[in-house]
Amino acid sequence: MIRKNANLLHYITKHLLQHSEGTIESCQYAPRTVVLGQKKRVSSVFIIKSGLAKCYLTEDNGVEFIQEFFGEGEIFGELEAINEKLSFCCIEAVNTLEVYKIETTYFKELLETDTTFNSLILKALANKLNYTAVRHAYNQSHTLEDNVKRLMEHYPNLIQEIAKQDIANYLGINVRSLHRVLKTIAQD
Amino acid sequence: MIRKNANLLHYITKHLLQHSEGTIESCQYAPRTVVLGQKKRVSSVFIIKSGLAKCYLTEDNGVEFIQEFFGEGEIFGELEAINEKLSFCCIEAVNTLEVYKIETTYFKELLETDTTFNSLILKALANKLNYTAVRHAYNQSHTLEDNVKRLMEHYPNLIQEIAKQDIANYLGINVRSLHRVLKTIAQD
DNA sequence: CGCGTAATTGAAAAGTATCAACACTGGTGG
DNA sequence: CCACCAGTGTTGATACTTTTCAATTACGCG
Repeated sequence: MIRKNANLLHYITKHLLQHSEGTIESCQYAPRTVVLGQKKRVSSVFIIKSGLAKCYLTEDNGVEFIQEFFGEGEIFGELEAINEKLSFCCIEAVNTLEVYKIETTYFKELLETDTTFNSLILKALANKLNYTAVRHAYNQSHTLEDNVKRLMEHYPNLIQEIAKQDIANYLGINVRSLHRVLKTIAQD
Repeated sequence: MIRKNANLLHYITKHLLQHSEGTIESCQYAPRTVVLGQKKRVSSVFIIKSGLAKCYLTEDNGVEFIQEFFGEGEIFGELEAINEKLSFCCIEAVNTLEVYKIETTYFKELLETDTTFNSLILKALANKLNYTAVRHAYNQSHTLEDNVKRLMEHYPNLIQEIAKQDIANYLGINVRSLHRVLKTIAQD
């Protein structure tokens, strides 16, 4: 549920920052700030230094579907840079968010010249794909109760950190349903 | 629903095949053959030359969740090669399937030495991620009827090609429910 | 304190799954 | 040629799950 990428963060801080004179900028966002909007042109790739962000899509019927929560080292804006498309999801700071901001052009240059970086990005993409595939398969094949239980086991203090509405949007269910299940789980 | 990748297929046939002496093998599979099993060690990466394959995960409770249908130019086994993990999904031929088979070691070598190939794979991964994110968001936020309608519009002759059970597994629903919806759609 | 947002809960309505029965199809073997 | 079988498709009835709607309550903050 909360994705991280220690290797990538490590590489940025230990290697790239020293050799990139001003091309990698450090930014901070207040909670609830929209860092990246949906269907916008993306001019930078971001890597999270600290904090938590939610990545979500708003559907035409207004429903908000949370793709993932991003933690330290997680990257976003990279898909748009690679495919040269408009952003398809929205990134919003959950709490105070610190990021490294890399110009899209420089990001693509790095991909071509820095083999270590290239490999890290390849692995990050492969890993995201693997993860989302498994998550959605699990979600669709199991009962709501199983899904919620699993989440609680992995992230015991999730309820304190993330709003119920967001958890529901992540699971693709109604808040009312989430409450009912939480209650039945608590009774056991 | 049926993913394709013309650029990748083109590059394989026009460029790679000429310079790879025997390292890229051509294979054929009969319908229903399992090309890649779940939780297996993967020693090759595959790219579809012709035919249709289904990519699915079997959950612990026996439910089968179809991730995607792969058509011409689509690649599989690449995630496992990049991340050096066991396969997390199963690939099965739907009809007669012809593929190019690339040794994992050669695939990784290509990634490092052939920048065009590297870029094609990066784009393929980015594209898959984008696609699956949008698909699952749509699926979870819309009614069953909307989902089925959308599928029928995109692939009018889907029902002739793919078994009802598979379509249901793809949508993450029951076959009975699929039938009910198909009937109500037909009445309009 | 008062406001706005989030959390909680009940009751009714809508949507889905489960179970079970039956039709249709393309082999297979006597 | 026909009976049989396995697999797939189709449908009704019922039970179960989830959403919708609506009403309160709790909480953080200026």
